[in-house]
Amino acid sequence: MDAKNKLFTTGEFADVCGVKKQTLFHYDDIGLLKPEHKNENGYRYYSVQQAEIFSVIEMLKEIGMSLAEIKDFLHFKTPKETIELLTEKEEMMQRKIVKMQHTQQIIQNKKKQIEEALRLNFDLFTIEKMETEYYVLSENILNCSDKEFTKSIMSFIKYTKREGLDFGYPIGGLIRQEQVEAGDYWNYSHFYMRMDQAEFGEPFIKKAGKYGVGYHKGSYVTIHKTYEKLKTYLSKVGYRIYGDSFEEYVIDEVSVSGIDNYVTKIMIQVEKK
Amino acid sequence: MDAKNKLFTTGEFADVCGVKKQTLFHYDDIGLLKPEHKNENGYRYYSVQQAEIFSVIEMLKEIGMSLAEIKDFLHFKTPKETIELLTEKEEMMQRKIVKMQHTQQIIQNKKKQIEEALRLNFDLFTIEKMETEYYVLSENILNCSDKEFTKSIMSFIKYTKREGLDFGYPIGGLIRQEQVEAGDYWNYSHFYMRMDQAEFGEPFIKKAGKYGVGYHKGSYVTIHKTYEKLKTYLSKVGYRIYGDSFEEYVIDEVSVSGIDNYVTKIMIQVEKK
DNA sequence: ATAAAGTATACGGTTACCGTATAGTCAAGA
DNA sequence: TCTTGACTATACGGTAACCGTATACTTTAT
Repeated sequence: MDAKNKLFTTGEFADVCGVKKQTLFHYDDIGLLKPEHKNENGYRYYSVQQAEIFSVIEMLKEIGMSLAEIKDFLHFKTPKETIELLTEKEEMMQRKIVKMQHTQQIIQNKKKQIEEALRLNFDLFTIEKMETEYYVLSENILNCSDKEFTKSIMSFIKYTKREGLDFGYPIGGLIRQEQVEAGDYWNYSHFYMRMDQAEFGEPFIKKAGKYGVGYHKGSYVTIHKTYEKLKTYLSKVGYRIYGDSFEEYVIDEVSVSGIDNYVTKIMIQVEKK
Repeated sequence: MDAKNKLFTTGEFADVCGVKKQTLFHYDDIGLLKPEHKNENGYRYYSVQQAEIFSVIEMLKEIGMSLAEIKDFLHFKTPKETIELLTEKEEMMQRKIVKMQHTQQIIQNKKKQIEEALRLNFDLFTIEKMETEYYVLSENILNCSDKEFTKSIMSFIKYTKREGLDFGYPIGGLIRQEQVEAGDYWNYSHFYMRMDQAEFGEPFIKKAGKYGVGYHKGSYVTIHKTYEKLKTYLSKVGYRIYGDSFEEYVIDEVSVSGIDNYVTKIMIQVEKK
């Protein structure tokens, strides 16, 4: 298909390719795609085949190559090299697709969280039946120093990102039953992050069962008050603490602005007295 | 999880987020992500929650929002708006994923084409049994003028792109049996593009059967010689033309450079005399 | 022949950063 | 307490892949 050597003007070619003329000027300037012919007045004329070359350029761009790389590739290629490059890029795209699907998952989880938060009454304490949940845990940080604390949370965040374990759930804090009972509410034993399935190694399991649930509004420094109120509530309705406490933000900077609007959800496993 | 209001320095925070400090400076400059605290010497300190905000920013970036848009979004949001935006972006990502999968398909086809070209002997004429293939056809361009020709090929290319029918196959040219028999080798009746399945509307079907296959090397202006040789070959082996001619580039600018290396494949359906 | 439509060059601007230079600051050990 | 090395800040310039606009020239259609 040479098609009578029919040539397109810059405007026509830009239209066919779905880009601005500027883009073609640019590609000409950098030597990526020079028109098949240039007349004595500098007018550019492109061939049908060049439209196919343009598609290839677009494709290579889409898979993340710079124009310079594409230029090199189009100039110094053997069929073998071409196949190698295409194979490599095909794999790259697969990884990119998987990453995007992961991001979709995260978006869905964020949406669920926000929707849940909208339905809640933050002023109520309740006893709730909860399903089993799976968590990734950080290293032990009980009684650790500020410096260790910082190091731990850093490596925990990096770890979850590296291993693709971040599904858009907030970082949670686990407080041991002993600490809660002793009123030592700022002494976390682990950070945790929820996973969608038990798809990873040996997840920590938050057991199904009854949980006392309360919400703390505003800054963290006054959380002890909410804990005390929750304890009072639990005795009143005839329950006692029967496990560790799980804390996580349900509303944070992502959904609202200002620390006074933060809401921390507290969940403690309980049993009937 | 307020985590004792523990704060990260710029370097630590950059490490956690997996970016350069420069990026954080930039985000501070444009007001996208200001550190939770700045001391009297201008030192920046970031909180754990801001790491989560950073993830959200990264995500929104990945789905194609500019930093300015992200900033607006993070500042003027209600939960409802957030959900709407996330829903919209989720759909956008889905479309992007589909497009990337389409591109993967194209890459695979290009690879197949190149591999096939490597196996071929371009100097041989052959009779080959071919399977049914499905094509999209352009409008009729028999006996059309240069201007009409240009218009047709433009709208055909745009059409295939718009409808997602471009699977990385070259544009082909269909020449009617009458033209071939009359030696009118430059008078195409249609452009065509191969499709992988008969997945679209009413595809044109290239029938399964025996085809005389030849390759023309170099510029199109001498293709009549190859046609004549092919005709001679056909009579010699006892076949006669029994259908239209299909022409397409098997090697073009994408795989090699220089018009002299172009190879056009000619396929004409034949029958035993 | 003339006007409308198209084309070319040039220059500046944009986004989301990266690099480097220079200068100030912090934190740990001697 | 002082010093040293690691870290931090600002500033300025540069990059890629274009987009917009101004000005001047060509082509083509009537």
